[in-house]
Amino acid sequence: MREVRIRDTLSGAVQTLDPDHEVGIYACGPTVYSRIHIGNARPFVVFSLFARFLRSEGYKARLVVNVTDINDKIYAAAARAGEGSAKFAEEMTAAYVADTDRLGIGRPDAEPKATETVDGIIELIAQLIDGGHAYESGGDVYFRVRSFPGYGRLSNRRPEDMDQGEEAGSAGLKEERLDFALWKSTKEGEDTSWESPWGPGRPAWHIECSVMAEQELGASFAVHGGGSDLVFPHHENEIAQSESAGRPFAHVWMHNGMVDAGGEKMSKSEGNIFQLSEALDRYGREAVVAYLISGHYRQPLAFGELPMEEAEARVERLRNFFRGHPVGRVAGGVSPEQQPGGSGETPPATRLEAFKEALADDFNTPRAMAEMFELVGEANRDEVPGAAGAVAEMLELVGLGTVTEEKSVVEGSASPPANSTLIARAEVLKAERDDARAAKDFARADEIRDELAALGFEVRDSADGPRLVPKS
RNA sequence: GGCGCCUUGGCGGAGUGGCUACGCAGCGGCCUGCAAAGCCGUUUACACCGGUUCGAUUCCGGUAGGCGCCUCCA
Repeated sequence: MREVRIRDTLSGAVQTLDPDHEVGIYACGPTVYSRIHIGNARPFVVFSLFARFLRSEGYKARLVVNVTDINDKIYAAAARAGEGSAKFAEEMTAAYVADTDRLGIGRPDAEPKATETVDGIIELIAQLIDGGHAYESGGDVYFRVRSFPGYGRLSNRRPEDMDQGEEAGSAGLKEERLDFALWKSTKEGEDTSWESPWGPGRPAWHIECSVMAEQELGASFAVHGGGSDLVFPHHENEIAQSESAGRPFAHVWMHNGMVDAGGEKMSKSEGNIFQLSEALDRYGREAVVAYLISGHYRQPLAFGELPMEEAEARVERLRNFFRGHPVGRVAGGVSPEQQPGGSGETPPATRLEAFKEALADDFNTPRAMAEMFELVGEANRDEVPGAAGAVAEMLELVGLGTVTEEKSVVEGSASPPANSTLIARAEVLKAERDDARAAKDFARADEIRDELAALGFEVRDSADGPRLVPKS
């Protein structure tokens, strides 16, 4: 178990995770009013892989990614779609789960929903009112920002400089402009509503996360994550709500940078989005994951055709490496003779160590990947015992374990029978080509190569003889 | 206007007070029947101006440009 350090937004310093306690991670998930885009996928991938890394180091990690399924925009989008908002939110939640499932990096340990947390939300709001931190006004409830002295610490702002904006219908109801809603009374056209001590209504934004985090991880947990655009007001408000109620909140705040398109942040409201499902269709899951870990999580990441093609090319280089250096696989992992290291200072052990150390150092995935490619290069030059096993272990850690496997020729790889039929046909052609080459009939051999290409195969004549490889 | 971040070779993207990041692309070469894969090589890379230092891309100050948040947003 190595020391894992994370840059903390709140203190600005690098914080070391406590190895003696469970590392609870709460990462803000999507508000389900539309399909998620590549940018939304970044925190999902980053925090999933971070939790995976912690477990591999022997930490007890628990990852919670919520789904916010009560929101003004959901009402609006449902109305546009001509659907009830509850049904609409359910459909979008299912789409979100399906889209992120396709990333192939597993699910979070818990995925609480706002709609299933309303009781706890009402309880917290009541407690805040009792403590003088919140007040009811016209059926709404607002948080009294002036009552919380620590307000502004996370985003490093003074309350005077801030503005929560005028939420719809809140005109004249707030004591101060920077107060924010905890509970909103049911408005015209809203088709979901919950009973509360303040009348029928529904939770406002922010409060659900305070409650879900505590319900899943306890009153004090290790890491709170999310996109950097949530620092203010969302996370600032979460802190205010929880801590005002005497409930200690997160120790470390970990924020990922934005994915930008054409130099601008990718955002649903900007309309410059590229859906995750579309990216997966077009480039494949491995390229999408490889792309998302290609930059440090805190930095902005440029999205576009070129970065995605480069990610594809990196994956292909790795796949070629495994074509020449098969990993002996046994159930559940890498076979013993392929185990890296063991005897200390071997190149694979050193690279694997550097790879993990990079991840332990503020989850520096690009530095880690550089170590991986160093090892790949070394092993491509000369035989390096254990290299394939070490690279396989690295890939597994970043959710790219499948790169060690040959890919399917058939589109989508969802059809194993079609795939094997195709392979059988290709093998016949390959044998014909071998004969032609033996007879020095290169014209015929090249002709067959074209036929194989049409089937989706590339022929590579190596020292070990010709070999069929699915075209990239 | 306030707060914060960024500016690295053709592109993406790490990092460091003095040592090749890495990947992609192009070009040249090796290998190959031809290819592919792989390997080798590839012309002052660190926005600009000062300062600190034996030495700065790397620390400090300033200039220019870009981005994010300050309203919903991963």
